Formats: sequence, structure tokens, C-alpha cells
Amino acid sequence: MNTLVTVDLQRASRLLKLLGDPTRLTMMKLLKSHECCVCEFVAIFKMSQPAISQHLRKLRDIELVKEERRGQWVFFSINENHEDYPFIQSILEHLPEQNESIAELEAQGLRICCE
Amino acid sequence: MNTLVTVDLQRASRLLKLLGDPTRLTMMKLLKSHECCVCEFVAIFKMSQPAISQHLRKLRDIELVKEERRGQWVFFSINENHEDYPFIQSILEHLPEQNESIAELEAQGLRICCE
DNA sequence: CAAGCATATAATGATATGCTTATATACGCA
DNA sequence: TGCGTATATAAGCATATCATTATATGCTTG
Repeated sequence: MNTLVTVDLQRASRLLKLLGDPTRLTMMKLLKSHECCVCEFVAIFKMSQPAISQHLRKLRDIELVKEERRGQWVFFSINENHEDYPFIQSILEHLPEQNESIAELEAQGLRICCE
Repeated sequence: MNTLVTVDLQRASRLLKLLGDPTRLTMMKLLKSHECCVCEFVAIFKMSQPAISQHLRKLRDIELVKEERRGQWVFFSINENHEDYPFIQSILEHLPEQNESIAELEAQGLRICCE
């Protein structure tokens, strides 16, 4: 028998639809292990800043991510308290780590660190 | 450490995008435990036959489902040999069983059985 | 306060999606 | 062979999605 908590089908499809975009899916995988700010994503995805901002807004609207302003920057992180977090997590764990993107950022001196 | 086989991000997002539609997601969950033919889906989803047919084609195009003609009917079933089946399975197991739909079909005498 | 960087929002346009209706194809049976 | 049922395909349309550019807002610092 299985004691998994299940996710309502409507809600599940809404989540999967949002994750069904390569940019957002990669964002989520990255955020699983690193906090990132908007400008880091712009550098990683080589995409316009508004495009990044809009993707992040969608993720935030359904509370998959949290945002926090620190001075000039806005940092995003995974919301581990999301009602469906176990579901999300089980998806993300099937995806390859995205450490190269972060490493590349650091190599280019583009990684933002505010203590 | 984790020994999970990972799914390439592009491919994963393509899969999630297809599953990010409530009709197709429900279809997959149903197919996980029951073979179904097209006309059964039409009855379950109360949607036009071409609409159903088009959803099934999308699922079949990326080989998530197999089809098999039996006389007049075309039956669909889950493709357990799909390269990313473990990934798919881990998603489906978070979804509630859809047994009522099937029970309802049977109650209405609409369940197709061809031994 | 003005300038500069980071981010958000608005408006717009190209393309994708998901349905509909109309029609074609396939099978079973009288 | 011809009709009825099941399914597939095509064409058309409304809406959604995802990018872009232009502009607004917010913070930091001289």
C-alpha cells in the first residue's frame, strides 16, 4: 500500500504546466540547491531581464518560490513549505544537477554575494 | 548518494508540458491501471471525439502510450518501456486514483470489453 | 538630490495550443 | 456491397504563451 499524499489533478496539471517550460524547470532545479538573484538568471539563460522576471513571477504566483529583497538585489529561493513540495521535489530529483551554470557564473565573476 | 537515472532537462520539460494539461494527465493516470479505448475517453471526458483523438496522438507521438487496434476499437495503454518511464511513474503516483470514472462507465454499460 | 544599477510592469507581436466542425478512413456485419 | 460505428485527419478560430522593447520603480552612493 501507498501512503503518499496525492495532489488534486487540476492543481497537479497547473504545476506541471508551469514546470513544462525549460527555463522555469531549470530555474527550479537551480533554486533547489542555490539561492539566485534575478541578474544571475539573466546571465545564465542569456535571456532579456524582463523575460526572466516574468518567469519568476509565474513561479512566485503559485508560491513555488519565495523572493527576498537584499539591498539592490532580489533573491529567489525554493519554497519548501509549499503544500505540494513533496510532489515538486520528486520531479526535481530526476533532473541532472545544474552546477556547471553556477560554476560558470563564478568563473565570470558574476555570482552575487551579499553576506 | 542518489543513483536515480536523470532525465535531460529539455526532454523533461517536453514531457511535463504534455502532462501539464488536465485531460492528458488524467488519461495517463487512468491508463496506469486500465487499458482504455477512444470511445471510453470520449464518455469520461465529455469531450468531442476529435479532441480526445488529438490528445491521444500527442501522448503517442512521444511514445508515452501504445495503441492497439482490436476490431472496431483502438485501445490505448501505458508504455512501460518508455525511456523515461520511471520519471513518469513517479509523477503519476502522486495523483489520486481515478477509479470512479471507470466505475461510472461500467454503471452506464459503456465499458468496452473485447476479451 | 542626481546618476547608475537592479528589477518590475506594460504593451505588442509571433507562435503554440486546444477546441470546434467537416470529412476521410477502417472495420464488422447484414 | 453497402451501412453503421469507431477513429483519424484537416481546416479554422479563439485564446494562451513567451519573447521583445519601452518605460517605471526602487535602492545605493557620490
